[in-house]
Amino acid sequence: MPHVTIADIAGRLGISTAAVSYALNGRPGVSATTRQRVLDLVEELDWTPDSTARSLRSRRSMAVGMALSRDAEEIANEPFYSYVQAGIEQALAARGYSLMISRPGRRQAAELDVYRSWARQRRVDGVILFDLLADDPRTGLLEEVGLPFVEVTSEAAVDGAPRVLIDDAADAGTLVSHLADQGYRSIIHLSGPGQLTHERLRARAVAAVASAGGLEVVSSACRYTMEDGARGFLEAVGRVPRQPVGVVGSSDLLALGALRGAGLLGLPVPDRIGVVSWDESLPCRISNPPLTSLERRPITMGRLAADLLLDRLDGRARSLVRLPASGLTVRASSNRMAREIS
Amino acid sequence: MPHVTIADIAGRLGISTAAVSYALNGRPGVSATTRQRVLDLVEELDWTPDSTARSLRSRRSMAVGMALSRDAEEIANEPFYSYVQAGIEQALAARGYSLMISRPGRRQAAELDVYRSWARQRRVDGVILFDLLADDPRTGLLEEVGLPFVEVTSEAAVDGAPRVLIDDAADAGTLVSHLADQGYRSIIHLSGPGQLTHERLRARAVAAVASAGGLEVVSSACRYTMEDGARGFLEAVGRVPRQPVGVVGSSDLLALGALRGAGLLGLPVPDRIGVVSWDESLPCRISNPPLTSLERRPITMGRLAADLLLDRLDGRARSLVRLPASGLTVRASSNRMAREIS
DNA sequence: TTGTAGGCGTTATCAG
DNA sequence: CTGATAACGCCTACAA
Repeated sequence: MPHVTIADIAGRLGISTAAVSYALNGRPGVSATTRQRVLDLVEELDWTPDSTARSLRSRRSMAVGMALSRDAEEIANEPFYSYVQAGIEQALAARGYSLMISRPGRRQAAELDVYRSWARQRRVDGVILFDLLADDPRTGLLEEVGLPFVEVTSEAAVDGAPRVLIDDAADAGTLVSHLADQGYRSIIHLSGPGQLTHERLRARAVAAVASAGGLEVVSSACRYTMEDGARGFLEAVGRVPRQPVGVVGSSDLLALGALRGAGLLGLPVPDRIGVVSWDESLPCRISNPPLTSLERRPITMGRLAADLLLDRLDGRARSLVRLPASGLTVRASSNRMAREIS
Repeated sequence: MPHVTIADIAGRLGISTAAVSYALNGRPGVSATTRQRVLDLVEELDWTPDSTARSLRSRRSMAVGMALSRDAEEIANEPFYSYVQAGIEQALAARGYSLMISRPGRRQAAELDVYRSWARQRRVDGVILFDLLADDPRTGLLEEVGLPFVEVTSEAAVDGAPRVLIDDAADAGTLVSHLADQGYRSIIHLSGPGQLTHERLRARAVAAVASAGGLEVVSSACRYTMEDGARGFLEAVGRVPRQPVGVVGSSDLLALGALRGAGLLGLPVPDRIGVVSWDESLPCRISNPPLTSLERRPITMGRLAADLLLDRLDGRARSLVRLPASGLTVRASSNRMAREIS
């Protein structure tokens, strides 16, 4: 008996497949005793609905897609995406959905092709978008091909797709205030690529908070690599007027780059240069000195995004879910006052 | 026109759906001109086969599953799995398959449930297994439920499932010889959990190579955490007779733990203690001192495993694919002779 | 309360 | 060489 079907069950019980289906789906139209007999036999034969048949019928694949469009190196070095994946999968599994992962690589067009193909083949019921760009071509495409999606973003658009809202402005405040408290008198912000909406927002927020606190700010847009972080730091450090200088790295790699840059110049950390990272990671914990980092909640982000998407697929529309602001783990890289670190 | 089907195409062309299907699948039974008309219209209407319908008919989901059963923390800190995923996805995409990821967490039973559910729902056509255990319950279950699988392992079984064979013995030789060349006179092997077949094999291989070279060996089985690596090192270092001591960490975290342990004891690295890591990672590159690491090819591993599985699904049986031995990146943590590092 | 009869979109069988 | 037609397994009007 390779695969049990409802026809088998109906046959054994001498009833119709419709009765079996009603019984299984808890619908009226079948007597309590029949229902129980069906359920018992299902249990005994260990029947599970065939997802392909069910999908064909219901027009639902019961799968959600996520395309990772950075290159393998970058994804592997950022625990962020791995945690997000864990959160998504956790939420999906709880509701019977599966997670489909694609890695189209850097090319924008390749990622769009993935969505097109998913939509036309009906392979996924919806997708989750990260790292939104200004005038992101993905949202338009997804609407065009009719693939529902949610965004994880720090841009609170009034209308548009449902979104998990990251409070990057509050996080910017946390980071800059900490640096100010530690006595740093200028701020360097090593931000990521400027096409990313959250990087623009972060840059604006860092600048706003810093100048509100009387600190001068120099910004430098970098690619997310340690090398570029070091380069950005070396460039920026010549342009800041007052030391000690606090550096905000928009990713752990950028913060590590700043650390390296400070080392090259022989500038002591945290005395003259303080460094904080927007992301937590193992490298942050083991670097020398260890890096003060934001505790974002990537697993929660993934979970919220997946739940939001599934709610939307179920017709329960929620347009926005707010992720609480991140905490801060203070480590030696910015602990200029040498307070005890608990 | 929400979704184009072959019925639409047949209707427009005034032919049967069978003719369309033949034309599309390149089968005989349709004239060249009809075929061309079909192909043209398919192009024009931008038709793609509906994967759910095709799956129902063909009994193939065109998806491959991978269950990550370590906990989120561990997966996120190991770039290894991320690279493997990239390799798998790359190979699958090239052949029209999708990758389904599940994260059942640590519990063995949960992972088995995932496979059971995948098999009964026909959600995936096969799965890829990593981190095999002695008497691994997964292989038996998968055979029982009829889900094809391939293993990525260093155990070269004569029969059994198709496998990608990792040459852990050769890699052990590379690591230990390097340490011997650098003048280390005893070896500590911080190995991973002993249920893992590859860890057993590594332990045997390290011991064999070391004693062949006249080096004494002390082994300590650890969980894959930095803390446990440090603990294992501290325990073992008291039991080795001769310094300088070379430490082989079976993962980057264990090697980092050894580094920390050496730091706690004030033992200079690489002078008295040399450390090498079985895995490459960003933490290895930025640790202090940077860690000598094996360059395994996780992307290639994933690619080979996926291709092997797909070949098996296509009936093209290959039982074994060998992954070439890894190279070694020498860094300061074991560079006792202070040769220039290029 | 139950059974019959489609249909979801594709592909394979089997007549013409 | 072509074209109905019947599955694949499930669900749901509708009829009995």
